[in-house]
Amino acid sequence: MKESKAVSPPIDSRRWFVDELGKYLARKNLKQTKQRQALIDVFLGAATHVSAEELHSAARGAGLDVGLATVYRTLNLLVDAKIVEQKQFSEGRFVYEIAQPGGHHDHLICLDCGIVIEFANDEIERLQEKVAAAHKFKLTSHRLDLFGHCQKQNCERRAGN
Amino acid sequence: MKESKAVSPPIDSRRWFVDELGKYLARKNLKQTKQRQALIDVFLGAATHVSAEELHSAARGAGLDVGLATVYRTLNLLVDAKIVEQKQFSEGRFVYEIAQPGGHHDHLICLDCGIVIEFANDEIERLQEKVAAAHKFKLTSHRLDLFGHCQKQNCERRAGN
DNA sequence: GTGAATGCAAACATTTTGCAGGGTG
DNA sequence: CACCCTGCAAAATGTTTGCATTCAC
Repeated sequence: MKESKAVSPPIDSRRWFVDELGKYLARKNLKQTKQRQALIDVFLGAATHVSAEELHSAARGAGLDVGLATVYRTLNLLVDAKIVEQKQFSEGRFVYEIAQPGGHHDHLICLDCGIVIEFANDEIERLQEKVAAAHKFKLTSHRLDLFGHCQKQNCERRAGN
Repeated sequence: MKESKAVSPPIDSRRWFVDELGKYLARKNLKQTKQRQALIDVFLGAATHVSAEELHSAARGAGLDVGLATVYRTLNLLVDAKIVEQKQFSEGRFVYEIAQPGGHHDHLICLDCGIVIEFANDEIERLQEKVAAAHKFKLTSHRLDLFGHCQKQNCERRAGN
């Protein structure tokens, strides 16, 4: 149910996603199964950030009889394959998002309604590299989450988040 | 066991900590108990980032017979009082750090040895505000964690992390 | 047919909560 | 002496794992 914007939406990333997964499965001698295919379809059709539980009920709702364990196993597989990223905005549970072929982005999260806006800022990234270099670190990844309150009129209404 | 540096260490923050806690307890009509006092002493003497479990065994090791539930309750109280901050570097468990009276800082984490270096960068903070403003967000907090590999010779040895 | 994948339930790890008894202001 | 705090054990939560069965290649 959550919206997301400000970074190019994954319109043509479906092909990329399926290709990468195929390559990964082949490389690891793993198999293409009905459940994996279906979960991927559900995932691609779902919101930008989904939890395992949400993916599970979405799949069930779509008529697929899949176990929660399989959802977790599939998500972990996709993370291993580096085509999905595991995030944690609200404490206590992971959400997953489809990795963007090229770019990295960070998140701006509304504490009231839970909306997650993605953004990218090269200048910040550059400064991060500078900080890392100053401490003799080789940077491999980072996480930048900004928390605050959005100014939407319909905000705060969604108390569920 | 983890080291930490690059931001002024909490040398004189003990007074501040105790004062703030006293004020908070008074304001909320809460009580000063042996366990709270002792836990605070252990915390102040411990590493910069401790988990509830670590604090618990440290307390036990120091001869205090305290329950894990009380450790959690006390930590949550300190977080509510805003004199301790809850963080999450490695997934699955929280670590707690004593809030710095004045300043905020971010973290640089070595994926091999687990060392956490604290740093502050005003320029990055400023850019974050700019990003938030561009999306009409009122920023309340943020989280910036840089992950990478430190270049210490004794790194990677500590496989426990 | 071999090995991988699935579903279920049980196991796990971390944090929270209910309750009876003890302590603080 | 009212109310908070504690310890313990049980519950709650989110994720992983063991096992027997089914399925893909």
